Amino acid sequence: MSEPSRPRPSSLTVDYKPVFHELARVRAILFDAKLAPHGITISQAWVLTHLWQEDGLSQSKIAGRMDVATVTTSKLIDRLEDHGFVKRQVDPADRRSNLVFATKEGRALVRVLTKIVYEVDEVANAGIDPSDLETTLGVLGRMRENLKSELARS
Amino acid sequence: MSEPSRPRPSSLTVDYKPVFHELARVRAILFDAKLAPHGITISQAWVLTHLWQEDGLSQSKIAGRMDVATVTTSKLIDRLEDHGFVKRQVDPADRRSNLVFATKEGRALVRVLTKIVYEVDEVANAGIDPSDLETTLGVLGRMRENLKSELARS
DNA sequence: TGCAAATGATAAGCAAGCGAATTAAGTACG
DNA sequence: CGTACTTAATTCGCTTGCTTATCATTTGCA
Repeated sequence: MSEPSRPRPSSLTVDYKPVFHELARVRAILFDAKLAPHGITISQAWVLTHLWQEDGLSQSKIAGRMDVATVTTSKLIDRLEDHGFVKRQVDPADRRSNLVFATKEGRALVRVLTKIVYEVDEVANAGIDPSDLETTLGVLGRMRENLKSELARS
Repeated sequence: MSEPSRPRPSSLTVDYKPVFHELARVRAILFDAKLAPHGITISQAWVLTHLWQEDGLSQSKIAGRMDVATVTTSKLIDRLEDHGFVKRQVDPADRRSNLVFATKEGRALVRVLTKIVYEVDEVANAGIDPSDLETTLGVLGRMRENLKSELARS
């Protein structure tokens, strides 16, 4: 059990450390360092990208697109609003709901984010064969779907 | 710039969502659900695996192996100790330092964790070609090293 | 119509990260 | 020897995530 003759590849195969977790953490640290001068964090920035795709989304629609609990977006939007990157507006058609609009400053940050994503990826992808990279991104997408279906099942 | 004729593969290639981040989050949710009956979280459990490899590590050595800040391990060990999975003991050779030892209960949990890692991986890896999986794990390891060197540089 | 159930947002409280500041203990050097 | 620096751990305060509970509104159905 501890030394199978031919171990299935698993997330432990790398070096008995949580690669997925560590990778996400290291990426977040780098992103936040690069975004700090702009007064925003990476999670807040992702909210802006959704508004860039479709402005005036409700908070719960944003939560749905980010696959995060509505309470999480609530606080993200608080901070974005504090810094003037978005504005809440009560939905006239449903007064429980807030529509969220990116301000001009908020929209400008999306361009910054895109640039930073490429910067970070450039560092991360150094020395990696492009076709292996493509394979990897496909695999990661599939894993995410596999795990999300499992969660939905319970 | 926004529509290059042949975009470099990047973390945005998947679907303009933070795959690395989402994958880590979804995995953590599944792990924590499976570990909850044992009274432990996935981050706490990783501490135990390091003690399993070498018992009696100091808190800062644990932090070093986990690549997290010492303050993080401090709190993880608080909770592990509260639940009786580890014991702190002042280092007789350096009274600033705490040596951390896994209890019998703590050691037992490492076996549980290993089983759960395989369970989660089985879900995550469904329908993925084994050789693609191997490629992916190699790529992720390389990315992690690339990013960690970048962080060390600053 | 009227009341129950569902939905959108928030509040409170917890875990896991971080950085900065603090305290205690070791180390090194003039 | 003593002062200055380093190191180990903790405390404080922050962000992001979660769950659970609450409040207001809307919807659905008898």
